[in-house]
Amino acid sequence: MTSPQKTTQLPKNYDPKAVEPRLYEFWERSGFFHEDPDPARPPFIIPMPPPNVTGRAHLGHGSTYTPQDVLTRYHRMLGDNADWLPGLDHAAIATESVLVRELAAQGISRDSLGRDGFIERAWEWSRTTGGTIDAQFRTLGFGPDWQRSRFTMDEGLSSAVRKVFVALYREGLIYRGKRLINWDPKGKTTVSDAEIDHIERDAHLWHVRYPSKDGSFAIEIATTRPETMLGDTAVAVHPEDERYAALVGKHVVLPLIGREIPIVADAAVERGFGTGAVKVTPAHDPTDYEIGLRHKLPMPTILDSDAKISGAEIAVGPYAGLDRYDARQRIVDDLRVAGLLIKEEAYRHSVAVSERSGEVIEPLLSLQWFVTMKPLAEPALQAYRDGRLRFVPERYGRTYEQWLENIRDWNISRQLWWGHQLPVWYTPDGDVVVAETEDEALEIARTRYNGAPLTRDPDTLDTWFSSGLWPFSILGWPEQTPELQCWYPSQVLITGWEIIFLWVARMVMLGMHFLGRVPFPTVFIAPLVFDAQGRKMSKSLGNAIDPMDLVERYGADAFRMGILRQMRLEGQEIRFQESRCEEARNFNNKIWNATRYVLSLPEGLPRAMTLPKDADLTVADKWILTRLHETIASISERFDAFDFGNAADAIWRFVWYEFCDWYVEATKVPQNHTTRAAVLSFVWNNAMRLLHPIAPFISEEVWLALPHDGVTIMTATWPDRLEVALDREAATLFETHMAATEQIRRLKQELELPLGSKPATKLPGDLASLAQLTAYTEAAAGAVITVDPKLEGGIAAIVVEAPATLLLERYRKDAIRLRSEVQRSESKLGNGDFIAKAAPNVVTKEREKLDAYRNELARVESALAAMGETA
RNA sequence: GUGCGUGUAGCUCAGUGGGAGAGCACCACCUUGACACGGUGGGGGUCGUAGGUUCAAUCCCUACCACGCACACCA
Repeated sequence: MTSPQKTTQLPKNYDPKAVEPRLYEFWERSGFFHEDPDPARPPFIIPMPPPNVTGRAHLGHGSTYTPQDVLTRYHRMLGDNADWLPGLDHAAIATESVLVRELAAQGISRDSLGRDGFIERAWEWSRTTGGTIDAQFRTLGFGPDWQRSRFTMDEGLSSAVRKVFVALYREGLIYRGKRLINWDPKGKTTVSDAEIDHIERDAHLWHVRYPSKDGSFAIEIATTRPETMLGDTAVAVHPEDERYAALVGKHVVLPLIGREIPIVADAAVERGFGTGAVKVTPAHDPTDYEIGLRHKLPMPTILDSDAKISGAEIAVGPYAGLDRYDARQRIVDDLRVAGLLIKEEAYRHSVAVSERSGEVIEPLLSLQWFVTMKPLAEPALQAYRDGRLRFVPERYGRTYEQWLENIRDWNISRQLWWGHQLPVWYTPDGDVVVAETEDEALEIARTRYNGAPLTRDPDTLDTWFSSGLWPFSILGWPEQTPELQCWYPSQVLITGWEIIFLWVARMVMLGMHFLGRVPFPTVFIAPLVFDAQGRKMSKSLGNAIDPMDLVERYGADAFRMGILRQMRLEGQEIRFQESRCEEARNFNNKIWNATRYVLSLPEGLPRAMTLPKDADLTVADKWILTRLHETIASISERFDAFDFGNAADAIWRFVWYEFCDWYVEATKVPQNHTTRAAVLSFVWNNAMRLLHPIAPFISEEVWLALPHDGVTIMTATWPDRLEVALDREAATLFETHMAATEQIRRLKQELELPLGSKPATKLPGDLASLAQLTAYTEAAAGAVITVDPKLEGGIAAIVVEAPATLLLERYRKDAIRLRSEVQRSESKLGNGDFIAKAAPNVVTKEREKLDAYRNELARVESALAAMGETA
């Protein structure tokens, strides 16, 4: 143990850089983060949302991962079988697009490398950059069980992916079909509905005339996408629209192309919008696709994978090969020349954009793989409705419910190379073979298709397919491992609301389908982090803050504390203020210096952490112990309720405003010397344990320097409030004295009384002796202060004897304030309805308040009268 | 369009059916046995607007305004 002599030499300022890396290394080397399944203890498992393998820490990790670390540390101290299971996600699209860009910078194209070469590069890249975020997490003090870290592309998880795919296929829940999908022309791949943003953009609405062949009539349509008219196969109007009723069933000629198309009636058309008539391009618009299905219309595709006009399926005139936007301009021009463009108006509407690439999504009819979602969604909905799955805050549950109720089939095939290749093979005749391994596929081909040669489907699976298995695949499923038996389901999942659909809902559906139980009973949705103006942090805006910079400036503890104190239970966002980290650094410095004080007591600290007998404790001792008791209860409750902001505030208040500002000061007066060493070290040791989940480093450093049991605070027991005596009566007495002291100090400064440190000699009974126990017994020279401790709520009446001129103004102000309070209170108590209808204790309290005000007013008025003032 | 959230001190945000709060910023004072990354005190708000319920509303209800978010097939 560190001796007081040595610790007095501690530097005045706490330096996290000298502490944090050393302690983290100690913890990891000692295996404190590691845990094995133990059925004898309650499990507390959090599956970490796997960050992208090539990702870097950002502030969002602060709000979503710090709580996971906090809860894991808290539950470990509670003695639970606590483990935080980390890992990395291969992040198919994100990784592949970044790698393609990097390669391009070196003059290498994806295709020139070939599939195997590209994948080899991707692996190499993952291995070299994949450690970055893990190292950053260590810097932040995050302590997951690194030995159990998994990667979505590692062999175990990949085989789980294949198993799930094959199982769902054989159950008929995975199918291949030609459907309208979302095509990202930049990323050259499909994306799922959940990966699309709708963004408002300025555009145009063009009115175009579609004439009949014989010129006897024409119909005018409105469109934002004239280029898709090349693929029109109908014009639709509302069935009850009288303007067009006579035209339904007739044909018009597609301008510029000359193809005849029918006019159909469909309820999807809004009569009030545009002209009430709409062109129908089934292969390139979701609504039109539905109309096309209902009317059995042809569905020619006119755009290729580059979003260029293609005449492969139908004649597209001179526009073949043009980019979609060039074609739009050309067609508008040509329509104008042909006299068929009636009107062009400015129009603002929302456009579907790929979340990842920002490219405008092109709806395309394409042969892809899908998961039938309805049968999977039903149990996931049921689990939410009957309470087996709950969200904190609750409102996110309704979001989840709404999405599952309207769920559509999930397009899972991607035209990427980096990912899990579909376990699907085709025979030359187009027969489909689905198998977990190539050997199995060949075996099927041999027995069922006469040994036909097989070609593997080149597509890979949506990243979220493998992450959807995360809560059980990381535990070794499908093997019945001890981990799976003890740790599934886990206890809580913590993430941001932006991936409730992409990830959370899918984990619930797949977990329930394959293991029969929800993967976690509780989902805590942490707030997202924005800048102080509420804008999203981004590189392009230049407002992004790198958490590593904050750690560099303030330390990891300060970063964690700074961000947690900005979290509110119902909040959906944090407007991040760096000043909060600075405050937290100051807080740590406060802790450091309080520790220097404790360690430098001349009498030294007791070797063991024991308290003096109750009878020997002073009022100040009883007060701080009572507050410790209450703070333990408060922090525990708040951690249990995911209320990290208030938990952090509670320890903050206790440490700074109660322990440092009042108790430490109280220990400086001689009357407190006999018990102070024991109480200071006991309370400070407990405070460090309460702080540890939030600020792991400084709490460990201080705890190790104090009397303690064990080798690390990480496995110390969570403070038990029942071991700390609660004496509310003594505490309230001390708090009354605190309030009185504050009033005395206020008077001293307001009245500009000369400073004096003479003890107040005329304090009545209890308070006189109590005042001896604090360092704040300062009475101003020449002033006599009396305090009435009997008043409710710590309100103390104070009479100061001082030069009359100084007092006069003060008393006048007091009299004004008190008269208004008395008046307010009297009118309230004079109201018969108030007496009759208000709760009795409220009335009693009001009477007591009135008495107190009257007494104080009487005192002030008699003082004024004595000075010759009349009321 | 539908749903959700938010509007309280200059800033960021707590909070409560019965006397408006914190931190930062600001002002003044203070080196007092740990801490100036400190201590003490102070100024500052018609609790978005308008109604309603209630003995009593910043808090509950309704409408409106402003901002944010999610969902949605108005081309």
